[in-house]
Amino acid sequence: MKKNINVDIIDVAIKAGVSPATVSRSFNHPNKVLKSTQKRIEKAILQTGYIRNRAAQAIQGKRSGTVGLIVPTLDNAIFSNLIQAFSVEIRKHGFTMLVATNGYDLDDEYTLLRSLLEHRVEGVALIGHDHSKETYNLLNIRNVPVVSMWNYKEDSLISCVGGENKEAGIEIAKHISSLGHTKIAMAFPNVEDNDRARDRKIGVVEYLNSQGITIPEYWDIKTEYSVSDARYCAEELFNKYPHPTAIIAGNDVIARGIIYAAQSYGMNVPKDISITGIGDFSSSESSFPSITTIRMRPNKVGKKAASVLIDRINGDRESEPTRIKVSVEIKSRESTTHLKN
Amino acid sequence: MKKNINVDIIDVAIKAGVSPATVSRSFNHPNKVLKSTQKRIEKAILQTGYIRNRAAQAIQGKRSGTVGLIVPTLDNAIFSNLIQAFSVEIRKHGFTMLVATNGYDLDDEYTLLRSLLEHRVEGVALIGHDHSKETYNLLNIRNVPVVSMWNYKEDSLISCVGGENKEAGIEIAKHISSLGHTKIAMAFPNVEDNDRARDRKIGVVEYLNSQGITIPEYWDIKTEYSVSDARYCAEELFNKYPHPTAIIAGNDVIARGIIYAAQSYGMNVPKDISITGIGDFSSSESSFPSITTIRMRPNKVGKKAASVLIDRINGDRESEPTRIKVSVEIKSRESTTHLKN
DNA sequence: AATAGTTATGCAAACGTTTTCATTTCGTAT
DNA sequence: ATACGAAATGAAAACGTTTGCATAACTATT
Repeated sequence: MKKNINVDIIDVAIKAGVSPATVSRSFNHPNKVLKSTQKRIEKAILQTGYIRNRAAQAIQGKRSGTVGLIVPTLDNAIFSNLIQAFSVEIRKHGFTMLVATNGYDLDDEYTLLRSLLEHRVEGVALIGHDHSKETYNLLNIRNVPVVSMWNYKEDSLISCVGGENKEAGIEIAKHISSLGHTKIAMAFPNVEDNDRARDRKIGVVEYLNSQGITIPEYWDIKTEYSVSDARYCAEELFNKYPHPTAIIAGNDVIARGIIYAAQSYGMNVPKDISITGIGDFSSSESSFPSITTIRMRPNKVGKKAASVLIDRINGDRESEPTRIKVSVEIKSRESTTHLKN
Repeated sequence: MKKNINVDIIDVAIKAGVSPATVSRSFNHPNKVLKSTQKRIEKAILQTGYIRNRAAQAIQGKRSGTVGLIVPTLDNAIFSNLIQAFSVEIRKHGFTMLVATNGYDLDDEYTLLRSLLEHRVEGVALIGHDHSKETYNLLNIRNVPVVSMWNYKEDSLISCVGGENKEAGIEIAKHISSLGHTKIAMAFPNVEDNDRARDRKIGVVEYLNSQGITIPEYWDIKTEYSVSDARYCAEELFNKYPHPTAIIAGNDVIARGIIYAAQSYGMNVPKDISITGIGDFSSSESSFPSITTIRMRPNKVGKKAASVLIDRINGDRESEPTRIKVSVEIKSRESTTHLKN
């Protein structure tokens, strides 16, 4: 009796003694069908093992019940909280999530977007604001409900929800500066294709400059986004150049790498050197020493972004982009302390 | 000119001066249509901005071009490498991935599976072997191509790809034992609903027993899956009970928490105490001290699982489950050393 | 009891493809 | 030149729903 694969709405209708239209209505407009009829239909569904066919529903041009998510990579702690929160919220509204990863390749992102649209997703979520012209164009032409997650941008082309990375940079610089540090190094990943890192770095530099602090070239570390490379790069600095009293890292992963470098170099963090991250991963709080960082509230961002997207799907798609700024907050922990004199 | 939303295959056909059937064939059986005709069709697609409708394709009952993935949670480093590898591989074969998270709730998993089937996914990937009766039943009745990722099980009901967790437990116990340790503690998460942790623990205990080593109750730590709780639990142990010379943790996250506890307690790892993990997260290698652990090869598992699933989708679904054991390997690093006498 | 207004249901025409079968076109061997 | 098989294309019938319109069954009003 393996052959219930092909039961359709008609079989259910017959079993329940109603027309297919009524069965359909009992799914999509339950209030339009008599309670007693619904009961009979439900019973028939159970008996036949019917599973409705969303493809046949989607073909009507209305609802597909899916939204798409394009993300650079999944195996990155930065995005996982965000995605999880987004996923949970989107599901509460009955959507299923189509996920695609583009490995930071913007051309690939465009291809993926097309692929998602082939599946007639009702909306799309992206990360950040660096997208290709073709991507923006396609979104615009087809008038796709869309939201960009992660960072706020006041003049974004599409709706967005996120913290302001420049603000994050300013806040962390303010913190370090207020602790009396002036000999400050930075460690950031490549900022070319990465507007998040870029804005953070700008915030740090601008604030420090406003305080009369400049960062020499040899204290401006460029590192990969990985604990190991950050560790390596920091060791290079410790070996070759004068030591700063504080290092501002572009994110918590890099900060952790630098802390390991300092520790294996025999320094005490924070007594000998203060080190900060940005982003607040779950592990940053309980590590030793715990990392002073900026919380970007990924859960809040993911959840809010889901709401914005769903509003766009259900409501007016023509209006101005919705832009929601989620405030950042400093988390002062063990990895920083006052400059000793 | 925002209205190319409704261009369909017929519009393209007209533009290209062929029948819709030919356009369809140029997508699905390109070898059955003349090169020159294909060119004209491609041109027409570009001109009209056509994006094919997979829902309409899926309704034929053949291909939907999607596979489903149900995972306990996305914001967990354990799964992210695996999922990423799976995602990349699945995409190479032209599939898009529908992802759903069940938060370790097996009833919810069943609901999600139904939802994925509504979308007519061609196959499904799950994590581990703990699934509800209803889930297994539904998979069986509808004859859904399915693969379980993460851990190998020789008598699994469905195809699976993964390492053997018991073997992992044995290997790590062997390593610690070979270093001369006999005063050994364990720290595992709750093993009730978690077959991975359960098997690892069994492996550890059995091997140690075979060496004449038993672990007293107060050295059998039960901890949450989090750095912070592991740290807390380890500190409890250090405070209240005699100190072991080695601690075997159920995974790298817990190991890290214990290392922090030892460090903040003033102990040197590994001189005063050896600590091991299982699972090898990317951060375990570059942390300080780096963690001795067992590699479960998530990338290999994810990739292999994708292949197995695709084979099942394309091939015979009736045959015995495919079961692939991915070997585990010990990664001896800084967090363990010989027992000093 | 007759009428108007509601509400629940059924009928049948979409929705945008794919695919079988039939037809046309082409190349090649006679 | 003719006939034959192969290759390319077209016509039309599915695929499983949803929904506008029509109808039937109630309720409430007089």
